[in-house]
Amino acid sequence: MLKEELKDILGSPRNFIEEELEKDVISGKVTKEIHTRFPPEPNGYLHIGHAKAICLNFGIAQKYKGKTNLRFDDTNPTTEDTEFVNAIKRDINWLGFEWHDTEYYASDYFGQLYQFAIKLIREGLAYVDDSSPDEIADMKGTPTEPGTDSPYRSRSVEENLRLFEGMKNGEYEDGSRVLRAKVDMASPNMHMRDPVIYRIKKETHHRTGDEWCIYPMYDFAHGQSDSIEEITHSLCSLEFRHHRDLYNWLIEKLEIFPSRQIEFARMNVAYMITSKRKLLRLIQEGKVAAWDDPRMSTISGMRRRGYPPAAIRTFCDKVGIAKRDNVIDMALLEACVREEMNKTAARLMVVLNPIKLVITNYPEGESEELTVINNPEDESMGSRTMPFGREIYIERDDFMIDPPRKFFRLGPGRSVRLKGAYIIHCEGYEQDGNGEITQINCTYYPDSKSGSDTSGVKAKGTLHWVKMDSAVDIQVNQYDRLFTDPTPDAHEDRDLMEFYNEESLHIIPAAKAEPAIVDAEVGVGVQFMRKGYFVKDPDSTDEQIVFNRTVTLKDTWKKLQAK
RNA sequence: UGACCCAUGGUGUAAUGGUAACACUACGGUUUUUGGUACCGUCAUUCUAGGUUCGAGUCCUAGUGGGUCAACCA
Repeated sequence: MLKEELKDILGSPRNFIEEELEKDVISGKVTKEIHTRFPPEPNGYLHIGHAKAICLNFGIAQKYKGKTNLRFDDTNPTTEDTEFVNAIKRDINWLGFEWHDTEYYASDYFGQLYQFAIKLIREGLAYVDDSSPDEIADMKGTPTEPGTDSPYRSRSVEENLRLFEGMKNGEYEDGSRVLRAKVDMASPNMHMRDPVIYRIKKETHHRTGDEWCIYPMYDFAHGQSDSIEEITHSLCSLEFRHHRDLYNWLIEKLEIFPSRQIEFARMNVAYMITSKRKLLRLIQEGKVAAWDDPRMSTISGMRRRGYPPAAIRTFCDKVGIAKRDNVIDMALLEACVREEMNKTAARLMVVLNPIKLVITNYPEGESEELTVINNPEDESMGSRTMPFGREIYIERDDFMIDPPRKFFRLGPGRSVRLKGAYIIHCEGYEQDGNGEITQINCTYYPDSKSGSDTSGVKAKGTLHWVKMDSAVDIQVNQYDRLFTDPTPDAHEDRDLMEFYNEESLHIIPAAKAEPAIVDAEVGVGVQFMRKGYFVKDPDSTDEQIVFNRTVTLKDTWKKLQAK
């Protein structure tokens, strides 16, 4: 049935997970529709690594016409909170995915999980252990030495049943007893040495309140939730490889739906960190403003930075899926962002570091409205008008007193095109006592107007500009990588913060923007011509417009200069 | 000094026993009213050593290197 439905898809280019999945379909091992899940723990914000897992799980389900559940793995009331549930849901939706049905919670299965535990006890496959955490750890042995049996390992089924019920009824203190699966204390796999599957925690859960005072451990919740939801393929990162033996053991002993766990290598991106604890440290030590600081690797941070969701999806797709350690070049992420924004971002002119330019032969007091195209890559985005007049701002970097041959911009005696306006010729400049250039003087060719140029004058360079008296002052936040080292948390002998990039944020208090800037919307990326892609920050007000730099444009001149 | 996983250009991923492909980066070049975009070109004897085979990046063995595992976290 399923095989028939998928016959057009099977055999198309695929990663190793899709390959395994297709084998399962073709062999008849999986007969229902493909069902994946994304299982975040609601104890923090989602980051770029989660984005990859989301794209993988939802992407595979889409490809094979299946479904993806969103399931909150909320089995530890100590750290979890509804605040995170809402943030996670918003981030997934923003990335462009919709989960099947309503969202699920592992905590919805506490009753069923309890019954699973009873079944295990009844079959002599689980026991209540009164040992202390330290004692249990000692008896585990080491990876090279087998463990030893707990003195409580041979308790009778009846006693175990009674004690476990007592645990549930709150008769014992936190940490005084646990329920352990009886597997194999000599297994080379540490996770099979009678893992703890239930512990006592007299704490209020974000959803079940005080209904329970025992909570299942990951190994007795995750896989079982997969089975309950009939997840066909449970995709997780490599470090869960050792849990798979237990995952399968429990499916067999509990006789539940045989979900299949497949592990892949988690993604590392150069100059980014994804550890929740370390991300939190950045906030606590004041290195960044919050979880959604545009420098953060969080999804909310990337949103505020202006990364389009489509670019993040493309990125995750291009990174691929495999099992080896990897460090992805940030340039790939930025290439995806530029590719997307080049197609979609409206162009605006903003002078970041302004210098006054006077067009001496342009009549004083006069002005005109010039029509400028919004996006050369997309005609349907139309055009706008820009005021032009005698006094304008240009970029300080676009003028040199004694420019080299290859400098295609302005200098004494040189000509350039003002984008969408006229060609101007530099006649001179003025300096103050410190040698600082205060003004550039030019003449313009009235017959060189953009679109109807009959001047015959050639200009190699084109500059962006803004008319002085109609310029809008905006704050521009220029962001750079957060760290100076590609793997800042991989140095055993060095602290992460030693690699903090002190220049990761540079604020320009008053850049000069063309009037159309006031129409920009939060979350809709624009291109500041010749400068980069930017997005309006949600903290903007009518009095103070703030833009965040998403990514610069590629700059081959800068490269040339460096040589 | 155990078990398990991994090893292909600078980076990431492909090649499913038949002579290394794609993307990003870098470097050259063409086009350009964004030094952007687009387009063209250049950059690898697949960790090492044996073996199987007419043929090995792919299969086998050993070695080397890297990673994971001993939370009442997930």
